[in-house]
Amino acid sequence: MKPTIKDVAIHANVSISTVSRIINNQPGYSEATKEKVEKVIKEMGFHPNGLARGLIHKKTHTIGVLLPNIISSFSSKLLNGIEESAHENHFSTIVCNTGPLGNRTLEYLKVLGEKKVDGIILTSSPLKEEYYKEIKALDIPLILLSSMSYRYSVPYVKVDDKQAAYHATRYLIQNGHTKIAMISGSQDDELAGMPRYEGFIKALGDHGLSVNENIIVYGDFGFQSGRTSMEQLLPFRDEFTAIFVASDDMAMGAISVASEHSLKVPDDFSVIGYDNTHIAEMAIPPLTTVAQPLREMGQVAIAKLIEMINNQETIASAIMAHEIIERKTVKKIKST
Amino acid sequence: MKPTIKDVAIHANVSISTVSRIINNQPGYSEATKEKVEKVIKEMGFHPNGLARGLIHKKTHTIGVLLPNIISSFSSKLLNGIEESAHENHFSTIVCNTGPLGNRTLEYLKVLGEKKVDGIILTSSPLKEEYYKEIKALDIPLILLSSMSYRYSVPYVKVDDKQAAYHATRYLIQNGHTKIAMISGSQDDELAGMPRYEGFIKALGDHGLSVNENIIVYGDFGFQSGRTSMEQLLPFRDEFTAIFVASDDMAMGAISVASEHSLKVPDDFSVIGYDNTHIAEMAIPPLTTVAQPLREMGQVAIAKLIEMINNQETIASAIMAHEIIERKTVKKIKST
DNA sequence: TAACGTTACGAAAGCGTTTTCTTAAAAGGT
DNA sequence: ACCTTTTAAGAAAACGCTTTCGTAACGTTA
Repeated sequence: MKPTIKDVAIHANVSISTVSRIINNQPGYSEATKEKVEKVIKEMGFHPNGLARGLIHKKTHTIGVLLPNIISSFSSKLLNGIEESAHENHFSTIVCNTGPLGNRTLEYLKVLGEKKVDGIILTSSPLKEEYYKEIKALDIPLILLSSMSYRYSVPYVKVDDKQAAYHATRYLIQNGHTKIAMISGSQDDELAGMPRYEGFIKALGDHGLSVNENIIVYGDFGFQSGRTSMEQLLPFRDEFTAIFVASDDMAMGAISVASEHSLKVPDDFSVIGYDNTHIAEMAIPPLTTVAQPLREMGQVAIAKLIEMINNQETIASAIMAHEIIERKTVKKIKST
Repeated sequence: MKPTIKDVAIHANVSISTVSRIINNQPGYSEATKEKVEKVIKEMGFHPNGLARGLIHKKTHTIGVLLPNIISSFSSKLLNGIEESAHENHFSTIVCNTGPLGNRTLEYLKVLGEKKVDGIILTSSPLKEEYYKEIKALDIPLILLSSMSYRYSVPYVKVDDKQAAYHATRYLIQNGHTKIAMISGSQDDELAGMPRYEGFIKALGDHGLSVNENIIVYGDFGFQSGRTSMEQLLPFRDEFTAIFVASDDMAMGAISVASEHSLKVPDDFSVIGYDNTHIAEMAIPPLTTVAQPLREMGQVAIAKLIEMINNQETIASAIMAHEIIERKTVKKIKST
C-alpha cells in the first residue's frame, strides 16, 4: 500500500498538518522539521493523493475534450494543440470520441461531470440543446472549438468559414479560373457546411460569375465522400477548371479518383482544399489549401478555458486568422 | 453549488446511507423510499461525486495513455482503438503526449500517479529504467503497446516486426524484385528500427540476394525523413527496383521526392510501406504496405490492462498478426 | 517582570462518498 | 402470545488530504 500523509507524519514524528504545510510550502515550521520531513517523504516515496486534494479544493486540474472523431488529421492537430497547452498549464486532458454524429456526447458529459473535470472543450460539433442543458446543470465552464452556437452564448474559437471560403474562391478566380466547381460539406451542417458554401457563392457573385448547380456537390468532409463527390463531378468535366473542396480529406479523395481517370491535378483542373492538415503537405502534388491554425486554436481554447475556470465569468470568443497556403494544385491560367 | 448526497438525504427525509444504497442499488430499503429518493435525485439533479467515490474505492476508472506524438496517423489510429475500447468498459482515457523522445514521460507519470489512474499504456517507446522504476513505485498496472522490453517482464502487445519486415521483403522478391533498397528507421531504435532492418536482411539472405549497403538509408519514421532518405537514395537510382520503407509516412515522403524528380511509382520503382495508416489509402497511387492492426491492438491492450487491474496478476503478452495489403505501388516484374 | 507578539506545531473538522455496525420494527414460527 | 429471524433504516467511521483554530514556548518591549 502506498504511504499516506499520515504514514509520513508518524515516521517523521510530527503531525499531519505539519507534513501538509511542508508539501504545499506554506509557512509554519522550522527549517529543521522541514528537512526531517522531506527526508522521510523521499524515503517512503510519498506522493499526495490527487483525489483527496481534489475533493477538498473542488478542482481536478483535468479538462474533458469532446471530439467527433480522433482519427482525422483535423482532430489530431487540434488535440495536439490542446493537450500540449493543457499540460503546460498543469492540466490533464481526457479525450472523448463522441462518434461522427456525436451520439455518445451525452454519455461522455455524464462521466465528465462525475469525474469533476474543471472545464470542457466541445470541438467541431453543434451545441445541441440537450448538451447545453446538461453542461449547464453540471455547471462546468465550456468552450466551443471549431464550432459555435447561435442560440446559446457560449464562447468559441474558430475561423470565419464564410470568409475563408470566400478567399479560397477568390484565389481561384485571381488565378484566372471562371468555371469553378465545389465539393461542399453537408448542406445541413450549419457550422462548416453552409458557411463555406455561402462564402463560395458570394465570391462567385462578387466577381460577376454565375452559379452552376451541376458542379456543386455535397460530401461529409471525409476521404470517401471526396471520392464519390468527384465521381459525381466527372460527367461535367468540361464545365469547370478548378474545384474548391471544403476539406483536405475530401480533396485527397477527389484527386485520387481523378488520377484513376488519368486526370492530372493541376494540369487538367486545379484544386484548393481546406484545413491544411498534414496530409496536405504529403499529397502529390502538395495541396494548395486554406489553413486553419489548428494547433494554435487548441492553445487559445485552453487559454480561454483556464481563464474561465479561474475567474468564474464568461469570456470573449476568438476568430482566428485563416491563410491561403500556396502549394502545387492550383494552376494560373489565362482568363478566357 | 451542486447538490450532494447529503442534500438529497435531507430533502428526502432519509439518511445518507439509504441514499447511497439506492444509487448503488444495494439491498436495504423499501420500494416506497426508493421511489421517493429517486424522485428527489431527479429533481435536484444530483450526480455522485467521482472523487469521493474514488477515494474510498481506490479506483478512478481512468487510464493514462502515453504517446510519443498525437498527430501521426499511427498514433491516432492506436489511440482510437484504445479510447473506444476503454469507453466501452467504462474507463476514461487521459492522453499524454510525451514528445518524440519521450522527454516528458516522467512528468506525466508523476501526474498520472497523483491522479491515481488505474492503469497505464505506454506506446511506441522503449521502457527506460527510470520509467519502469517510477511506475513500479506507483504500483500501477502497465502494458506496453507497439513496444516491448527485454529487460523487464512487462506484458506487451505488438506485431512481430522482424517477421513482418521479412514478409514485406519477401513479397517484393516474389514479385520479381532482386535489387531492393530500404529506408529504415533509426539504427539505435531497438523496437521498430532494428527488427525491421533485420527482417529485411534475413529475407534477402534467405533468398540468395546480397546486401547492398549503398541503398540502405536511415530515417526517423516521419514524412520529412522519408524525403531526405529518398534524396540519399537517388544517386543509386539504378541499383534498385523496389524499396521497403519502414513506415507509411516515410514512404509518402519518398514517393513525393521521387515525383519531384519525375520518377513514377510503381513504374520507375516499387514501394512497400509499413503500418497501413489511413494515408496509405489516400496516397496516389494507393500504397501497398504491411498492416499493423492498430485499432485492434489498442483494444487488446485495453482488455489486457483491465484484466490486470481486476485480478492483480500479470498477464501474457500478445503478438498481433500483420498482413500485406496489396495496393498499387508494387509492380510485378520479370526476374532478371 | 508583566503584557504582548511571534513562531512552531498539533487537534479536529470537513470535503462527498461507502460501508460496517447497530437498532427498531415487522414478519414468521410454534 | 412469545421468541426468533428478517427487513428497513440510521449513526458513525473511514478514505487521504487541507485548513481553521488553539496553544505552548519563546522572544520583545516598556
